[in-house]
Amino acid sequence: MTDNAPRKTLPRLDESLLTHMPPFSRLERRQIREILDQASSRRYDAGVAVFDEGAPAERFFMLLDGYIRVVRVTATGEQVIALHIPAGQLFGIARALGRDTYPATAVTAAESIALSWPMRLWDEFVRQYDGFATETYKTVGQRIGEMNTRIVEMATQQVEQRVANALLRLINQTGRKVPEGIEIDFPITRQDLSELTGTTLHTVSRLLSGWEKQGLVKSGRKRIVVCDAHRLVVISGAQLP
DNA sequence: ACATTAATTATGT
DNA sequence: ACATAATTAATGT
Repeated sequence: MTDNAPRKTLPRLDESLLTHMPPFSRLERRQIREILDQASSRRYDAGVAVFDEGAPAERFFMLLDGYIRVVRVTATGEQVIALHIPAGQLFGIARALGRDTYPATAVTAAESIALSWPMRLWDEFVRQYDGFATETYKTVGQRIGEMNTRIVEMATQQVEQRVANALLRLINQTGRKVPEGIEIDFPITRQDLSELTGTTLHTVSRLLSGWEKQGLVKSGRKRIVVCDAHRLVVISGAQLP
């Protein structure tokens, strides 16, 4: 149930929105102005699809606030979470991958705000904005790298190490400091974690309960705090040569 | 070593 | 009060 209601840009977007985002950080003020004038801004509730896998890639997006979950669905209907995207990154950039349809579904993991532009502007951006191409390909490379290591993990490690690794990545990318440790900055269920690690929510629940008793993590409904990242690293099977 | 099934309890609107 | 999340035990491959 995607909401496709047409959305006009109500307030003038402030230039400071983009000046510190890597793909735009090298640009002049007037260039940022140009870019913003062509953008639409939109707010999304948590858990809604921004676009769907296989749909024609009509727009590309910059996440201003919130988190995006990149999700694929298998032939049997099970969801697989590929990765999470934090604010400040581009997404839905099918064009950068030489595609004209979106390769995966993008779901908001929390309430989010994103700018978007028609995909026809992609080549123009790449051509005339200094640093845009290099910066975006850098993040594309990082994402491919992450998925790559996850594939290796799936094939080599067992479940306990995989969820440990998933947790470590999550607190690295989207961690927020709280008194008890580092909390994952968006609501995340055991189901979500299981879809990230290729296991069941039951196994994840058991693992988290066990770790909680050892004071390693602290978790509640839809929230997980990592207290001792060190011991998690040990469990994750950090390569000792 | 892990999934599946099922039954039970907790938690948020 | 109701739906959604989480836990826990038992059984299966």
